[in-house]
Amino acid sequence: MRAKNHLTALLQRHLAAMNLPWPAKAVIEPPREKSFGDLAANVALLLGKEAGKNPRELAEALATALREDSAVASADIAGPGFINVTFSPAFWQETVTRVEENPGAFGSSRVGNGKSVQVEFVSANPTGPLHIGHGRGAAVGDSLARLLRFAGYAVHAEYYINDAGRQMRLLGLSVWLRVRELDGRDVTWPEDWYKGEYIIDIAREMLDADPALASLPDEQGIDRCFEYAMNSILDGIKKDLADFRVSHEVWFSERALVASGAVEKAFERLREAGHSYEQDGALWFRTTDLGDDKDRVLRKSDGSLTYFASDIAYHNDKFNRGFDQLVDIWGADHHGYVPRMRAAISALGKKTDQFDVILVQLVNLLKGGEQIAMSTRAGQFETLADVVAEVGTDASRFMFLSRKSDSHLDFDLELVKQRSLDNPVYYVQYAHARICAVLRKAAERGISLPPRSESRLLSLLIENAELQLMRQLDRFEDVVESAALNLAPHHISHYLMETAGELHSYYAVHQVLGAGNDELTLARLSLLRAAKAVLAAGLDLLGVTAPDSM
RNA sequence: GCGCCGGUAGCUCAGUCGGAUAGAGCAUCUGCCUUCUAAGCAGACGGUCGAGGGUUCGAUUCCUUCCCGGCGCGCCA
Repeated sequence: MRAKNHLTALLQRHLAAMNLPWPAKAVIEPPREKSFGDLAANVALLLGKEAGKNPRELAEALATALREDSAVASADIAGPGFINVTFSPAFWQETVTRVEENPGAFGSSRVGNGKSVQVEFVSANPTGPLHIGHGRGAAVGDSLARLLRFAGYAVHAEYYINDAGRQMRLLGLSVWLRVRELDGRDVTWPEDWYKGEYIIDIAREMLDADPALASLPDEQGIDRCFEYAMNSILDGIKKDLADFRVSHEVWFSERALVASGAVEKAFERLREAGHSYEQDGALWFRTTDLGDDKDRVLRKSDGSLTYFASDIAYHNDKFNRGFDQLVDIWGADHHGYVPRMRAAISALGKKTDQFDVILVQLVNLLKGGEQIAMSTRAGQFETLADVVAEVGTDASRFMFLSRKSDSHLDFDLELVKQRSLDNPVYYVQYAHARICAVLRKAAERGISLPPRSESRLLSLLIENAELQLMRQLDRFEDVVESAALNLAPHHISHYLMETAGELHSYYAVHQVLGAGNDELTLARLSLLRAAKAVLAAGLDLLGVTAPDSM
């Protein structure tokens, strides 16, 4: 990042001195491929036509100017429009110093500029325990929240509880029927009901507490069961999420929202803006005017609300609470819902770019290559809690966050359990643990490492592997920023893999404690400490622990 | 039928607001532990970036037409 900023500033200055505009296209980044060796940075400028100059002459002139900068070690023309730039070792060594200035905050950014963002995720109906698919959404949402905070946004994480709809009544009914069944009565099962074992558990719990329960009239019984079951399941969800290191600031109840009259208020807004109309006894929202492919019902002809209706009110409420930006994380099977929600956002008078949806693809749960089916209603699924118990929070989270969210993910329990590179979380954690081991040994030998390193010592870090590692650490800020702007936490896991790779390469070739020179040992310890800080910060963004030993 | 998301090495996937010779891990093969953690390192092998056409100095990336896979198209949530 510093490298990038430094180069950008240099180029801007030189171009201005030559009375030329900043080019329409400028790429300044470390070369992506290792095949380009240890180049520090790569500059591609598309100058020429618009500048009215001979591109080659211009590149030559810029390269010459760049060479005059004290931080630049070399600047060479590497093809049409390309200048390869390497920085001096001293330039990279300062990266260590910059990490030391504030180890926990290195890499954090102010791009967010304090903008308030609400991230809504998981929001699973409390009709059953969370399964593995919810786990992916939870990991993505929680990590995104951490990432955005780190990038300077004011983030608010929220869980929307759909406790008002038909599914919830069905839950109450399912428990109620189980209660009656357990009490030895004849029961007729409806078509759609929750068949999971957990329903029986809840029913038994209720019956144990109140043996007279089963003789209540249906209406009352269902209400009691619904209330109890929902709270019980919600408690379970909260516990599962806590174990998965996921936190929400607010658990927002749909029922409370509806009771507050917010839905009617939202309707009024739509009506005033001319977006709604009555037809066939129902209230419609003309979403087709706003990019949807058909109009949507808000209030059904039987007088009840659609899910969409309260969702509009909910999003309206979010904006009313003052958030500048909303990010919703949904299962990819809800993608058809996006256009109508966008329509609602603009009908509420907001810009559609104030609303982002991250679609999280389904998780293919496998065990040794064989697929495991999941269905809440049929009662057969692998719960998040089971998976976490089996493979651990770290491994699961890293797996979920190692792929971009809109692509399918094979989650093989056997593979994730393995401590191999099929499961890269260990590769990264191992790098951290290795550094800790060296730092520990150093302390045992009485070596004391001052909190700030002198540049005189750092100047001893001139090995290629050292410069590459420092360059990699320098990139962290840039990665955080682009991951935040693209709402893509998986960039962090890839960055961590690369960083761990650089560390392992360095570690294998160069001795730290056995460097044979006390000053060199100190300098290398400083570098390792900086790398440790970056690894720990990156892992924390993923919600994965950074162990001191493994 | 319409729409959304995918198709990149044998496998699992990065990279995609146009940039150099398309990367990583796994698998296979070859080396490396008397030295700070071998859960590691170094190297080899492996590609018509689904297919065709277009846009331009340049396309895995943008446009277009197909093919394949997943999902969605309720007065369900």
